[in-house]
Amino acid sequence: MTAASDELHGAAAARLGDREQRYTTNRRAIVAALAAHTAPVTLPELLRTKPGLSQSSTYRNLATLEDAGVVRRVVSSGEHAHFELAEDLTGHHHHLVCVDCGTIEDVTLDPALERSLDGAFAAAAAARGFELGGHSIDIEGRCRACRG
Amino acid sequence: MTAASDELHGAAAARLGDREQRYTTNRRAIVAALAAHTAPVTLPELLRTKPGLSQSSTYRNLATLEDAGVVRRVVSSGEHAHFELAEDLTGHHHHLVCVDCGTIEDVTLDPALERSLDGAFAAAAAARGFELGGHSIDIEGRCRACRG
DNA sequence: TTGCTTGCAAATGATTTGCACTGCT
DNA sequence: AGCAGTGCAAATCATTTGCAAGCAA
Repeated sequence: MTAASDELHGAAAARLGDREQRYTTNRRAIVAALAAHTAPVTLPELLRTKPGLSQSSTYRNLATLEDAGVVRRVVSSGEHAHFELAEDLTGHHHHLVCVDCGTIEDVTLDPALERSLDGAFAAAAAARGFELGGHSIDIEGRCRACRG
Repeated sequence: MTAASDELHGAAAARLGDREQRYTTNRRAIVAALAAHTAPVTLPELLRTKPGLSQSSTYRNLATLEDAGVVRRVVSSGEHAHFELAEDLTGHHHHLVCVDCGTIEDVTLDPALERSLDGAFAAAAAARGFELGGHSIDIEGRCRACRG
């Protein structure tokens, strides 16, 4: 196990601990599987990656981890939800989504551009009485495989 | 009926006609209801707005209209999908989403900023072998009502 | 007549939950 | 002992689909 993964598991354990919840073997396996991917993962993919996990408990653990701020649920147009580690554990990024097959890849934008966006978003939110939170960008396209 | 709405219904009829489908009363009612809102609408809201529409037919009509490029399905974290008119009928915009109640409002960004984004997205897509399509941005926050 | 539409009822399928059991602490 | 976590099976619920009847070209 690398230092980076020590840090990740430590953070996950701490966030669960704050809520009187345990960092069990199954939860650790889920976090490890999410960390091993560079893109959001569906539940079936997760179960395939870590055989032995039960479907219902994995759904429950993902919900628990989401509540604790370790995992983020990514909604997509496909049939399954996708899951990834929370942004503050992996860094701010966005998604490149294939409109044909639903594949998702992570993308990072130039920090200067992100700053411009934050400014524009703050203005838009303020104008409507919203308290600004984060933002997420989906870039839509067709992946190499689907372009044929 | 205004000139703008004539144009809208004409475009909808044309796109359905291209696919050998009819612009029926029900479909016209759906399009009119979507046009009457400035934000994406859920199916229950649609049925409330236009009593008499049946649930299954409305789902089917929304799918038909989506295929024809008249309607766009907006996925959200809530329990219902949201629907809005296709972008080329209403203009390019993004969404301000309340993380507590799921309310969505439309937002437009400065055209210069959109151009910067397009450039960055084109580069990101090209680097990964994607053919670039559109993009959608969700600005997350808490609406006035949920801030209490 | 031909075939798109419609509405009802029934099916589908991802996600959630009830419950009894296991295992930390 | 006490309570969080687990897995199985059953329930939930938005959305989809089969089917028979209605309607437009």
